[in-house]
Amino acid sequence: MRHITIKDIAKALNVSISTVSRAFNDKYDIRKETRDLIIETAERMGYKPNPIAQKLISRRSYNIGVIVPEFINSFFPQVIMGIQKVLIEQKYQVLIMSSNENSETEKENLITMENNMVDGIIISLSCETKNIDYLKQMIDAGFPIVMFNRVNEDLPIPKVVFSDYKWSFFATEHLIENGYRNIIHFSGPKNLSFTINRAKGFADALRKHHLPVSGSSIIESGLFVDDGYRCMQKLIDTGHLPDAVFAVNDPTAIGAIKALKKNGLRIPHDVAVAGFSESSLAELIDPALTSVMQPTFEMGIKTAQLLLQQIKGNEPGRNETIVLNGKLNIRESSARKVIPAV
Amino acid sequence: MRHITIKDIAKALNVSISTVSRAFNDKYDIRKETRDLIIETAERMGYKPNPIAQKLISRRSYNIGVIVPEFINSFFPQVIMGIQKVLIEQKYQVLIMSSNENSETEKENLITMENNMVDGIIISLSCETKNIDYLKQMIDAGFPIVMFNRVNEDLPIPKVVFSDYKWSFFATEHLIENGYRNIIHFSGPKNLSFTINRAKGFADALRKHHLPVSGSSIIESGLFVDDGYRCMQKLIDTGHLPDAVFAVNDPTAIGAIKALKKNGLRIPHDVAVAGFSESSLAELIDPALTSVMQPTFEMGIKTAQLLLQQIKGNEPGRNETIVLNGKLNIRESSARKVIPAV
DNA sequence: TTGTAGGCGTTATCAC
DNA sequence: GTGATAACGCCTACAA
Repeated sequence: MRHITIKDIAKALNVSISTVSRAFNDKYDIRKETRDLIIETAERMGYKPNPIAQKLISRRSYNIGVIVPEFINSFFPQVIMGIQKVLIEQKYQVLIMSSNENSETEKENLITMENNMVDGIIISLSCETKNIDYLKQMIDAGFPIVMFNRVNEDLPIPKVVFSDYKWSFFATEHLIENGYRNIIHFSGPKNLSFTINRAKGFADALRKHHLPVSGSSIIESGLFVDDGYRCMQKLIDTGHLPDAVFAVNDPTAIGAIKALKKNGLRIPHDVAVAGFSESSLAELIDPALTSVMQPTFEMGIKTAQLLLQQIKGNEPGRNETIVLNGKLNIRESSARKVIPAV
Repeated sequence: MRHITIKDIAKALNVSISTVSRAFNDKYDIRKETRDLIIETAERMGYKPNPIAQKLISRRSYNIGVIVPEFINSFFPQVIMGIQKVLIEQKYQVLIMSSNENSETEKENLITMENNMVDGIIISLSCETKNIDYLKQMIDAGFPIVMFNRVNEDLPIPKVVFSDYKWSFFATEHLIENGYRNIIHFSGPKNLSFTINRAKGFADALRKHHLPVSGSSIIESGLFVDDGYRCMQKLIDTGHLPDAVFAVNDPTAIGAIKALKKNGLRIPHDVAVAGFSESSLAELIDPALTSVMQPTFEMGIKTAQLLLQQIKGNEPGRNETIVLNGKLNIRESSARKVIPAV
């Protein structure tokens, strides 16, 4: 006999299996002595409840699906750790999948999760999510879903996001205050809400300081190192060198830095750079990158809590959005501009 | 009625549930027409088999546990992607946990996995694993476990490792061939096999080229950025500057680079640096880091396959070790030494 | 307070 | 070829 069951305990103690079962679910009447006896012998016999049987009878899988666009950079792994902390404590099992920034894979992930009968899903959209019909369908069917970070504001579900506008504004203002005037924003794909918010924060900061916001102030680059590299290189090639770049995220900022260095330009002397999202890279690259830090772990915690609330039925406004605050880590890449003596 | 079951289909078609069940498990006799009819209506009704019921009756959880020391750096996430590729295809669910390089947490992870009745475990040891009694116990009990990368060779289970000795040898030889003579190895914690193998490869390469291997040639630093930084700083402070450092992994190498830069030393001009493990950082930092690349994704695939073999009972030598090959990515940090003109 | 019996959704072993 | 029926391990009315 591989695993021992309540049946074994019942036999060993000459009681019925229901009595044994009751001993573990203390919502039932049971004599204290028998209960203690059962618990004790169960422990001695090395009994562990079979979660699968429990799941079957509770008609809940106690599985939660988590879909992230990637987990190679440190951001999503950190959020996942927060998510797991909450869910594992509550006896949930977490099924983590990566969409690899691919809309098709994302849909496949959703289907895999349905097949595994997850009780709910946490998702951060892939950057190419244009077609979100499948997700919409699930939402309409009332399936518990929470989004975080890579969010689409049109979907009527709870969201956990970062105060993108605010910190984009502050980061831009920081560049301005450090003497930079001709600042360009490398922006992300338009279908993600944070792209819009960060761009808006950027533009508003310029306006506040009476700096011109032209069509060329914001360049839709993308989210990856290559994107930042490519766009920076193009600016260099076309002679439209700004004196600072504020990038939608760290990989893009790092790409920009690579291009600048490659072309013999100094950072921040020739061009300052600031990023967003505080990857573990920020401190390691040279020069160290100024970046907005998001509370990743906390984001995971909040997201998981929101999902549990929804699953447990206390739907607190199916459209609640939690906005998390962060801070700006100022480093060398945005050091005060040295105005050349005339 | 939330999810529809074979019972529903049976009722709808006026057949017995066993017939419906048979239609899906084609190892049984069933008339082709009835089968087709059942499959078709099942599809129309949106039937999906309940994996939990299947698990219960098959007495298998179809859960596999994966324990890694961390997933903040890109190495483990990439391996995990390989693992998932194999397992998800085979209908397994993957339970990923991080030990956070902590021996206690590692044990807790193992217990959580047992409670979730995983069919097998894939583990890469935390760096502080001194006490591996619990793991040993499980192995002795015949529980299917496979280790990868962070391996302890004393444990009689299948392992998937990298050709550490060989590539450590080659990387060291590369430094020698590029003109470096006074080379120091930053080594990892002794309880991990790769630490030993990489150190041995390093020492043997020196010997082959008739370079002295002294007690101070190998410094037990650790595995993290801070470790590399600290050890490099100490060498600088004590005036024992080598002309090259070969680090046990990339984070340590990057730590060394940080320390060198901080002290105004040039890389590779003053001190060359090479790493191991090819993190995504290698190309991004400045100067780009020479590093041994391991086939992470493939490592995941092989590991998962080995575990499945073991689970399915074809135990091919409980102690098989698969050794994967890699390559050396040569970058600026180890560029040929410029011998100063006399 | 405890035991009996039925059911969660499958699969598998019998008969028919 | 098909249909009862008994499991799998657990929970929970209901009866005792």
